[in-house]
Amino acid sequence: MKYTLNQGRELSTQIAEAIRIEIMNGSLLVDERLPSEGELCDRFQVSRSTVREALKRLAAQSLIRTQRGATGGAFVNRISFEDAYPQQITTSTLLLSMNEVSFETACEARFAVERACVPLSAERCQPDHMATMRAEIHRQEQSGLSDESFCASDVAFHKALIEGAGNPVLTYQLASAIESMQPLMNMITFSKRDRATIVSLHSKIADGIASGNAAVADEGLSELADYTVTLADQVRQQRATRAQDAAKI
Amino acid sequence: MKYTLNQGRELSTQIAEAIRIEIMNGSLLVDERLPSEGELCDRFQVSRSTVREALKRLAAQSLIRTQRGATGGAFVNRISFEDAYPQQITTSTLLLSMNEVSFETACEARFAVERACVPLSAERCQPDHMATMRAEIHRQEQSGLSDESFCASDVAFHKALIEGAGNPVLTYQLASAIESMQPLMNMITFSKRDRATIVSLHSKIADGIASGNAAVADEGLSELADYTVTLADQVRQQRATRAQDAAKI
DNA sequence: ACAAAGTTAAATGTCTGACAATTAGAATAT
DNA sequence: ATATTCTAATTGTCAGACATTTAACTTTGT
Repeated sequence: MKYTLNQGRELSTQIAEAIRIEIMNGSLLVDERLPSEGELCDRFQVSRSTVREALKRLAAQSLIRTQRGATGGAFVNRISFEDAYPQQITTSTLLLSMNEVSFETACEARFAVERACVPLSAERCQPDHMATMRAEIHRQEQSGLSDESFCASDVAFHKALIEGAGNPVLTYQLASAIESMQPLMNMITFSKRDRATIVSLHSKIADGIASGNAAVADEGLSELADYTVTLADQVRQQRATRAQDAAKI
Repeated sequence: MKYTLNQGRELSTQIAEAIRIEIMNGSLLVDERLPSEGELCDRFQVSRSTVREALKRLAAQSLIRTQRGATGGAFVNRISFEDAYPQQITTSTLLLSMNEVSFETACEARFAVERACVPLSAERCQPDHMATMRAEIHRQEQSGLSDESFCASDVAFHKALIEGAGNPVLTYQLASAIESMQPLMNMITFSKRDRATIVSLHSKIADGIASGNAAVADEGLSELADYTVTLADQVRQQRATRAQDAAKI
């Protein structure tokens, strides 16, 4: 195989891309060893630093892993959800915090997908997930809970709900969506009344799932979606008012 | 700020992680310039190669971009969907092709989310997306179409459907799911009857969306989901039979 | 013969120093 | 004023060295 690199982009980018394609199209199989850094230098006619920068790019995407020692080298990595999660969360969080996506848009997507999980959860939900949901609801009823702990418990509740669907792809996509929204949710101050409303909706959802009644759970989740948007709206209005006041002074 | 790096993991990994955290927690803002490579060497007490490998890791995740020249450097990148798409597709494709996820699981997740899009599409779908769906249906009716072209048109149809929901997050997640399934879909040989069934379901979906009747569209999509699983099953059985035959000889 | 210890070789990880290429801005010439 | 040239800062690339890790091989002791 011969390789000709352009002059435009960085060499390490082009080399990483060439190797990525070999992995994608099956020229390099899972756990197969890539040529050593020295061999890659010869193949692409570049220095070792350049090759290494290319390999680090691939490692950052979990496409390869490296191992030191005599039989070491770079190996095609069997990418797992454990590898993919953190990256997905990083990406989602930044898409949200850098205002590429509005909270409303994220909310709509998140609850649309979560509602899609409900029928599956109602059908399959295991006792341990059900127990987690009940336990988190119980926590949320405690009065001494800080807003942040309340939010964390909220996340735990919804994670258990979607895990009940028993589909790792849905869990992977939704869990990252929910986690990436947490920083924004943490800015909400929950009144006693807010919490009561949320807890009652959580109960409604849990009851629906437990009894295999997807329609009830869906209704609860739908109401919760609306309520979340309302709360977020309040925060935004408060902030706008505060900004105006500050401008006056 | 002082930095103490452990001995366990690679230095470039730790440096990349430290900078990633600074970006995530807001210490480094969008478009802000990172210290130059030389300054990072001083700060972390490592060589330039190590700093560069760390920066390449971050660049591979679109967290930073670099610019050469007098006022150049590494800048915090405002991550966009255009940046995130390809990475998501790479990850999804490999999760699927490396058997970390079964086709059934991927299918279930994909159609669950797609069905979640239907009510939104029925409400908001714009004429251009509608036109795309109609055009792709028309293409799929042509008899001379290769299986691969038929699949490509299928992808285009569904992409238009989900874009009709007008939610970029849903588009981002679903489009990557659909594209990552394409290699497997391409292995299916569609009979004339298969195509007719699919086209009629596509029409049903399009009609439902066009008339704002989400229930009809959802029914069509649901039937399509079942049919897709059936076809995939057939392929798997054929392959199993062929493997048995090969073993006999 | 077998097991423990030491040796070796291959590979990645890190460091140093140099030069090339690019780019904005300052200095200069017209 | 405008165009050109120069300069300095910064990233991109290269070459070579040494450090570290690891598995396999070799030696040695029993």
